[in-house]
Amino acid sequence: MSTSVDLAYEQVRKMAANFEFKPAERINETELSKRLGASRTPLREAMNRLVAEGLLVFEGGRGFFCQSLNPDLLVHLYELREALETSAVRLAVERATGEQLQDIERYLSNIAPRYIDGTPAREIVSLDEEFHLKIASLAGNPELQNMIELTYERIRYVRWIAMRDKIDITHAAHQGIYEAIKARDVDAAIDAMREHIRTSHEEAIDTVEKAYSQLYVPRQQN
Amino acid sequence: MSTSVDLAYEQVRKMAANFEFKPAERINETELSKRLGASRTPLREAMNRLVAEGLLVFEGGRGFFCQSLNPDLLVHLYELREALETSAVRLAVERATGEQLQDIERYLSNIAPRYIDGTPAREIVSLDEEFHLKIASLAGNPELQNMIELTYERIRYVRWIAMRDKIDITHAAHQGIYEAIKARDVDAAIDAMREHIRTSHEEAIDTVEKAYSQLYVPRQQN
DNA sequence: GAGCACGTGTTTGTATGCAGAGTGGCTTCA
DNA sequence: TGAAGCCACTCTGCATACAAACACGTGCTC
Repeated sequence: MSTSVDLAYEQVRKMAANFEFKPAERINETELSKRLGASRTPLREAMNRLVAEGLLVFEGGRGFFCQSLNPDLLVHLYELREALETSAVRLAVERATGEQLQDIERYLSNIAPRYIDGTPAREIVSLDEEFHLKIASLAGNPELQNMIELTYERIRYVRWIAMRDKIDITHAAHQGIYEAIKARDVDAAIDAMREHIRTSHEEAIDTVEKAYSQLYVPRQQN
Repeated sequence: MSTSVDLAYEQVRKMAANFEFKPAERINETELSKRLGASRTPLREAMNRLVAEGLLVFEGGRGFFCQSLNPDLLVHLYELREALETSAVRLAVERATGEQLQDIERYLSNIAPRYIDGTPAREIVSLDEEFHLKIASLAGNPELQNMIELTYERIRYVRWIAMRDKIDITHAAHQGIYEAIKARDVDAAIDAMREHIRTSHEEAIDTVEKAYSQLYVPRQQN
């Protein structure tokens, strides 16, 4: 069964992850509830879940805001991602079945043709996420997987901007991670994953810092 | 400013973390709202946050339930804890200032006398958490710290039961972790933290498995 | 001209009411 | 006697209403 709360949750979550709110923008509950075709009660319940997940911020007496991504937060989220994903890859090496590995291999060769210039950044990011979530699922730990997914949603919009010209490099990195897991080489797999995330991290930081200095400085609350 | 939602959130969070709901028990909103002196609307908003944090479970059409801790979930949460805390300790080695380290040292010697037989398990668990959160705060990453705290809350009740006779061992392990951080030895610090968590993990699993086989099997929903 | 006070319109915070789904017990029938 | 269906009661899901807090613009004062 899908309730009004679930529906609102999914929609607002998508809106937040797809950056349809301006950073640090106050979200008008009445207007949004009208747009979603529900009343404020279920909408607020949904938004409270998103606060706990870090996609929105709540300020008593003022309402809900889009969480703005400053460089510090981005560093923290990438560190979190590294913590979670290196552990996931460690567990994946231990637990992945041959069948699961074959599935990954098929997936990688299926999507290889998409990794060419001209593919939109959003699609590349989405493919990248898909690969990482597949690896995460090999770890056999739904809690870990869930946190990884959440962290992705919080950095996704930066990656849309950052993911340029890096297309073939990403694909090569994924291949490397996969090979290491297949070889059951824990250290190599962890190193490959860490290196891959750090590269992505640096690009993202670059992007945000450029955005901060050149374009637009979101207003900080608190 | 502290709203009704915040108040309800804090109280229900405490109740959940302190195991005042039976595992997998349905929570009666009307009754609980009366008990907390608020109406159902803010209570439901608070409970939705706790769902996102994993302390409660929501089932459409039936309401909110206390999340029950089965052995699988416990394994997953301990793996998560290991992922988060080994990374935290890595960052702590890099970033901790001398002043912060002195603070930890003072803390450790201040609480040393409490680590004796006869101290209630709940207090020992609380001291243990406090130490780990202090280490986590040295990492200088609020997102990481927040996830560590959340993970603690979800396993706390098992630790109350599991934490017996292990009192001096815990204290020794903490000393070891601290020494390694102070010596800026990343590998030693990570190993010490990992070993410490795994010991705790095994005890917790033991406890839950015993509880499952002997005492009480919470009803699984789903 | 700058800053403060006031008032109005807007938005949030929470209580409440009602419809409908869920639950459990009772009856009835095989 | 056991199981299935029905009925009544309870509880959730959501909309709405109202009060209180906030934001902003205007006018007054220094």
